[in-house]
Amino acid sequence: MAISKPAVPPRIPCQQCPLRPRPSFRDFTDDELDFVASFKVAETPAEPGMAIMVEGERNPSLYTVMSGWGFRYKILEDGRRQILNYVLPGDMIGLQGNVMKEMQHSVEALTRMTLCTFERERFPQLFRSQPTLAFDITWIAAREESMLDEHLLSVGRRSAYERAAYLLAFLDARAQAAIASHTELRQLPLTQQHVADTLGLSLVHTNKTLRKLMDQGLVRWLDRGCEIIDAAGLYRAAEWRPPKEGARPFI
Amino acid sequence: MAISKPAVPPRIPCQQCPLRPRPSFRDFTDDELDFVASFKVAETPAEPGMAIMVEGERNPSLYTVMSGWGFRYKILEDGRRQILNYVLPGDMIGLQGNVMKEMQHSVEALTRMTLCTFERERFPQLFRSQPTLAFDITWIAAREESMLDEHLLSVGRRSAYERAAYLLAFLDARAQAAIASHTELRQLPLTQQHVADTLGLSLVHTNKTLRKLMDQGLVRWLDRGCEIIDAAGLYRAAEWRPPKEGARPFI
DNA sequence: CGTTTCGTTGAAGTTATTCAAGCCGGGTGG
DNA sequence: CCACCCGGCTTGAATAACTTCAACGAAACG
Repeated sequence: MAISKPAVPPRIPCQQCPLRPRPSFRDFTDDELDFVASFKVAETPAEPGMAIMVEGERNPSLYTVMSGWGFRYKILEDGRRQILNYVLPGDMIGLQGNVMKEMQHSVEALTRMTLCTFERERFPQLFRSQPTLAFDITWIAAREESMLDEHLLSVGRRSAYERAAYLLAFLDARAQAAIASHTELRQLPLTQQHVADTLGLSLVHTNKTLRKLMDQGLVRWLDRGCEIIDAAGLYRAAEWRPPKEGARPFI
Repeated sequence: MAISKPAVPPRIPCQQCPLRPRPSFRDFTDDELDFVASFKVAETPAEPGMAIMVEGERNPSLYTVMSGWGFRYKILEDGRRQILNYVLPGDMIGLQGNVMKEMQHSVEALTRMTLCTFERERFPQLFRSQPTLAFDITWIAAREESMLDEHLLSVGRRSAYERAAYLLAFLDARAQAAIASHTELRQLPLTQQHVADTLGLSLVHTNKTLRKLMDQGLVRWLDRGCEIIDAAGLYRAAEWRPPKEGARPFI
């Protein structure tokens, strides 16, 4: 009698990836898709609050987010935490570990996530045999840098009110591009503590600042997240325009 | 009579690049060196205060710093400026422009600089024919990201005193690796305004904070820059350790 | 020898942090 | 069912950190 296997979650072949058809991602050739498919070794779920990657780790896995939200962060010895950026569907996690000796930041799941795991060992092969994918990796790294530049400007030079408006507008814009095909509810799955740790503010002050945004009718705070009511108003409050990116690659 | 040409600065062939022998840079194969040499089209000087790159620019040049200091920054409409990072010998400038449509930040020379200019059009060829160099480009982008992460942590979560100590320690460590073969004077060519715009603080508060570092005997302020007296003391004040990187690539 | 750039300082005012509660909804165990 | 607890949000008050304003000194420059 055949031994019944534990239920394996259905593994989606890259060729039928639900993300690819979305307008914000660039089309891949069959050859590229085949390589990516052969590069993928597993599909891993992650629960909210789970550590996906830990600072100091060596040879971490290389992932792409298929669904869900997460965030990258660093902490000082005494526990002060700075959230560096968020990861959304289509984003890579762990690229740094393939390039540096050890991870310089941690990653945690914000919602339930599904991650595509890739084979680290074949990473050099990607550079040898797939120059356009190699270029895409550079593209992805440059995009991350550009987001970090924007955050640094924000944390360094914007007022608390502008900063908060910027962050929510920025996340809304990313969510629109990466997730929402036809806009469902525009809501961001964060607590005010996450916002505080992203903006470099205390929780109390963050709360009072968000209240102002709510009083202006720009956002609403829900159970465990925030709903964007007036995205254009947020843009104005932050003196920010979302960069209009062309179709982006994702591995 | 022959028309006397303007003095052309001697152009250094990449094979005899004064930077390459330094211990912090990785060795290149002859093949790689030949490619880089053929990739280089000019050697450009830049004077202090000169704009090397401007936000919004399309198709900017691609450079590597051969000598001198510069910095990357962004400004808000009302003039508030945030310095994002500094560029030192061996660093690339303008990579973003080869990947995104337009530059998202500006770059300015801090001291007199010499820049090696590369041929943008051959950038795709680099990915096709030189996979290890392509990997190096990704390496460089990942290193920049890692520095930005560190800065964001600093600006978001460290106190003014820690931030200042961190910045000076960080720049000293980079200067040691990139410039000083046998430690000359460990001095950084910045004004207090630059420090303020990097830390996200006002000039006045920066001045008072730097004074504390001076009173502790950690640094000394000179004409138009700062001399590092006690690097280990700065590390301690910032709760920071310089990451020990292996030999790094540079194009 | 005036002008500009850079560093310095005191004082007043604003912004943000810390401390200390309290509220509300959901989940758990008695 | 209710009591309790816990995580997340909210609020007021005291304090600390940081900014702004205003001014001055000193070196560098043309």
